[in-house]
Amino acid sequence: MSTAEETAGGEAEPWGEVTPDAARRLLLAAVEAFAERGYHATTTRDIAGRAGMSPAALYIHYKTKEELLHRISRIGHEKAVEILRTAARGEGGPAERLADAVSSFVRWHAGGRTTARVVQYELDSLGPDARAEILALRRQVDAEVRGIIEEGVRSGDFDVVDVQGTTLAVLSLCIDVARWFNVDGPRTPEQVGALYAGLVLRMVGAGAAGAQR
Amino acid sequence: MSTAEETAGGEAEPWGEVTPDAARRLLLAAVEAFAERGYHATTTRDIAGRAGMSPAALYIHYKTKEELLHRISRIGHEKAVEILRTAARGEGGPAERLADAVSSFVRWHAGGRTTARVVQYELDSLGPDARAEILALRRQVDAEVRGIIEEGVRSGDFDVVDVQGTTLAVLSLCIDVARWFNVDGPRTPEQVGALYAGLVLRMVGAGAAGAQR
DNA sequence: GGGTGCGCTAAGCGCTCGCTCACCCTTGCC
DNA sequence: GGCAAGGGTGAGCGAGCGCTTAGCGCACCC
Repeated sequence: MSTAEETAGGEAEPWGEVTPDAARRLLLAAVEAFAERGYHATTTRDIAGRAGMSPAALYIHYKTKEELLHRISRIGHEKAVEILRTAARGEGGPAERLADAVSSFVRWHAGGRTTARVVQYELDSLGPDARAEILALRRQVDAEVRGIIEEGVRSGDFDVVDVQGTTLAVLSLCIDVARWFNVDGPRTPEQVGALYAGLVLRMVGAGAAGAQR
Repeated sequence: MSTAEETAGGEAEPWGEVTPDAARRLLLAAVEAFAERGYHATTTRDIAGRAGMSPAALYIHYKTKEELLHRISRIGHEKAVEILRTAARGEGGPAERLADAVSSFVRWHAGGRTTARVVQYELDSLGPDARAEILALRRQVDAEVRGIIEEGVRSGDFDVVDVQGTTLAVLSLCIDVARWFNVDGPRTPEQVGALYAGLVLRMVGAGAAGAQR
């Protein structure tokens, strides 16, 4: 594992950059509420209440409820790109870097499940402009993973016929963790990350390196 | 491929069993609307409008908007269990049956994407009683796939350490197809089914049988 | 051919939504 | 102390929500 270790684990949220304090508390409350009930089922009164404020306070810091979702989605996607980019540019061969990328990406989806849920499943609730901006970030996510797989195929480490399809499947596997992962369940984010890294190495035909531990 | 072929492909919806005709039209309209915008963002006026009826007509056939979602979810989950059960009890060894199960399950999620989206992503919008009923069906889904993998491990066809975790990953991979599959995209449901069947065989260590075509 | 019941509609009830507005504290500068 | 500025509140607006009700048209039956 490389430097992605620190940036991906746990819930050391990236919300520190959001100021002022009241705006950050509102954003955090919105993340929780959106993750629990979904964007459309969440009321502005609920968000303000979780942040310990009156409903009107929300509109001092954000123009609309949608702006909250947009901000959350952009920060989350930027974090996702950063995690994968760090792993992709790490040391070691394609197999090590792919395993690193998958395990840190999975740890982020499992550990920061509330954030990841909003990021991955509420895209359709955004308006056209905001959605287009987020989709550009998603293409970066795809490109990082595809890059590692292409390199592995070129070097002979991987045996993959449909590179784009396999990239899609690998990302899909990681993303869906946000749907089913349960914090009170039997697995830690680290365990799921290790399991998935092994499974993905097998998917790309990385041979013995992909054996499950 | 076995008999699961016919039952899984295309959009030969199972809604034929819903009567009378007006109730079926309303259910179909609800599936479309829920899949497009989500349960909470869909209004009863929208559903009735798509079915060519006035808003009040909905309440002649269904007690509440939630009953519509409940009915859709139950019918969809029963179909999912049926697809996997048919594949699991088919002919051939564990590898053939697992490939069959994955490819038909994926084809159902891709081809019937509107239905599958509602079934897989709107579970949290149900009330406690309805959710409990649906969760029981999900345990059956899990059990069918786990059964095939366990058998493959016993017979030596598969090499899997964490059977439950791998089962979860396989199902997760299939289910997430409903999130990203695009009818206007470059792949047909059959192509995705075949690709995924190969990837899954690799995940369970089924050796040469899992090579991609 | 008049009565009956069913599928459906027009109108609207009570409620909650996203959001606004007039006003109030606290802080800091002169 | 006077006062501007900005973060915050209580009350409430217009709109749209899920759902109800009174009544209408029409196929069917004796």
